[in-house]
Amino acid sequence: MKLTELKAIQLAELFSALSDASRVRIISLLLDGEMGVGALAEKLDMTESAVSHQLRGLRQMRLVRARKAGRQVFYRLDDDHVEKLYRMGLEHVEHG
Amino acid sequence: MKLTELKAIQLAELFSALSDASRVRIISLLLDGEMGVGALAEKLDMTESAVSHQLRGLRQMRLVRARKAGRQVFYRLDDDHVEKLYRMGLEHVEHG
DNA sequence: GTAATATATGAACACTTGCTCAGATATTCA
DNA sequence: TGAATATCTGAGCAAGTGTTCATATATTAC
Repeated sequence: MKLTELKAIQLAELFSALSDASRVRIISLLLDGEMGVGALAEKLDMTESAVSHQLRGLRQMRLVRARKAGRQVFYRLDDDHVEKLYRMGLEHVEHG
Repeated sequence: MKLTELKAIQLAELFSALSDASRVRIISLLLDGEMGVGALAEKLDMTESAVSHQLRGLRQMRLVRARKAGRQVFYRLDDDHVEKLYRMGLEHVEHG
């Protein structure tokens, strides 16, 4: 079936959201449940600012969802599509 | 489960290969069967050089496979993982 | 109110990416 | 052989990306 230019761009944008090792590692951590920005930053050994910047991109692409609790913001995967995409990619990498 | 830094990079590289509208459109065309570089270039309204550059990246990521026939080179999707990734991405974009 | 904590944001800069252009390589045909 | 065709490749450059740093916002505790 034919792919419109708009859909092609949207698809590319979606995959772009997963096209960076930092973001992939964020997704990987969130597979185990929600996490705050600071905890993510510590696990990833990145500054909170860098993590926050990346989370923004993931949020805009609807890959993660934020929940505010006091002054903390907990992030989790938006839906199961994300996990499926991640796992399928991993299969390909691990040579499926 | 824990994701090594190497795997994170490999995953990011895989998704990077799909993170451009031109490449997504190439994949989309190849869903219907193999195609030569010239035919792809015409359908995509891109120069053959630009298409060839992109195919190189897709080849290196093992998303497409080349078959040489005379002076033509026919490309096709490497395996069904590629189509699955594409379709899953499309589902997400079309709001699944 | 002020101070401390958690996150978000904008600017700046090094690095990467995708294109064009020119030219190289490979194959077919006369 | 030489010309034509199909694809590939390297250099160059404009545009995009991910980080750091400084600062802003929001919430809690005092």
